[in-house]
Amino acid sequence: MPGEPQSKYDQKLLHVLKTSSAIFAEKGYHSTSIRDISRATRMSLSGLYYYFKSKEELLFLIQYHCFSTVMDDCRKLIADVDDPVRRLKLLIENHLNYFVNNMDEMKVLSHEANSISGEFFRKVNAKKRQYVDLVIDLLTEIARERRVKDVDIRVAAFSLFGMMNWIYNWYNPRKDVDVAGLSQNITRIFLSGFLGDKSIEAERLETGRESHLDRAVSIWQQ
Amino acid sequence: MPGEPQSKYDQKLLHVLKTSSAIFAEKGYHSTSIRDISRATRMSLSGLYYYFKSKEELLFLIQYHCFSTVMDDCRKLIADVDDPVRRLKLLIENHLNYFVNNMDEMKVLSHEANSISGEFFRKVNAKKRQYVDLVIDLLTEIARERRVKDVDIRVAAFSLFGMMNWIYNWYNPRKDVDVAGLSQNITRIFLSGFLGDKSIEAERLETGRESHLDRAVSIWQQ
DNA sequence: TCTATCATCGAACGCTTGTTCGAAACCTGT
DNA sequence: ACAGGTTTCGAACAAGCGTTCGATGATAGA
Repeated sequence: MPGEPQSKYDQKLLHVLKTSSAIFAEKGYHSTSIRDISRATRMSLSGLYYYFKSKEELLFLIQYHCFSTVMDDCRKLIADVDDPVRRLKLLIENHLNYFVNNMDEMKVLSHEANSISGEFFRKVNAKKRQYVDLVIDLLTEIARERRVKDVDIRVAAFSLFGMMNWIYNWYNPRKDVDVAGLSQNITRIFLSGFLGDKSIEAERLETGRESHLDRAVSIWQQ
Repeated sequence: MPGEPQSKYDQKLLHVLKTSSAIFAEKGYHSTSIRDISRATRMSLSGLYYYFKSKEELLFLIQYHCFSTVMDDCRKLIADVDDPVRRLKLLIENHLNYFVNNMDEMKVLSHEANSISGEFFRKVNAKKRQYVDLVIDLLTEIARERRVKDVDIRVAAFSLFGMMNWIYNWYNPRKDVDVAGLSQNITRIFLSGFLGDKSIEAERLETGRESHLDRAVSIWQQ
């Protein structure tokens, strides 16, 4: 969907999307008013509605466009790679690279996932499911190939997404390691964690005393 | 702070907090009106304001109370354990156990972190920083003890938080593995990932070609 | 230059929101 | 049965919200 030189209309729409993303990322979708966006884009309230039919559609446009780009880039990147481990590494690299370079949009994608509903929600979720399934398939293949045992694939997949998508909560490009380092660290932690170090496996069960598990039932449980 | 039999007032306050948490978790803080809470608790609008001074204070009370409990439980659990690896395992176990048993509150804690401001924000963040520092200290100690190299401690720490805190986005107690299994999986992935499997380390650098890193710069970057 | 389409705007509407206030109702110890 | 504090409530307010509408300006092909 993305690409091509773009008309005047497309350019301005993208400008609106980018500006809105920045405000959504900072204040959150629901705390951002169309008037905030109007002020930032220097357009009138009604002028904005020429580019989207509702505030929710604006959020959808941001999310859908953002997600499409990540997935298209990813597909291109792994197209002619066979080794599933390498495919996964490239996926992680691409995801984090895009995340860091488009922090606002990705934050909006990650954090406002439940702020859309109806048909909008369905469309974004369809894309999301494709992406999740891609990772699950990769992990399944890797697990078979390398004889990984005792790991729930679904837990592993979402652990990886957790590691990657959480970064908008803490990552500071000026203080922290750069994108390459970030990819390297996360890939190393997840991948050698998933494949498993046998020396760790040995001591894993020592801690499994069930007694702790019921300790932390809190005041909330009345 | 938690504990003790509690007065009538305290009980009702907790009931208000718990009910509000459930609605916040489902619809989000900003999309929830005091009228929603009024309906769910069967109290009047003004009746609610006897228990909190503002909507934001209500959110603060939920977050602060929730966080205090997690940390207190954690402290008790690791109080008389020396081995830093075991301390970390217990921390993970406690965190996930509490998360799964109090999904609503923990979702509100994780997802609405930026919905409070001012003094409220400062107070919650002070607690948060204590908790983060605890994990960072543990990881530092483990890294020294086991001679872990080439891992950024900050990245590792927040990767772990990402894995743990992301679960509200996908975990379904009825479909997925139970809490014990969840802890086991996440502990295994993170810990053996952090400690590192040397056989993985060998092939790590193969993928590091920089050429990919600039590929995914998207349309957003105009 | 005329015209049709594209792009923008000011002003307003109807609705929901968080919060307040003074008065009632309830409870408890005397 | 009374008094005092605790708890609850109905009704209202002001402010902000997303959205619409008809009209205006800009642009470009005939």
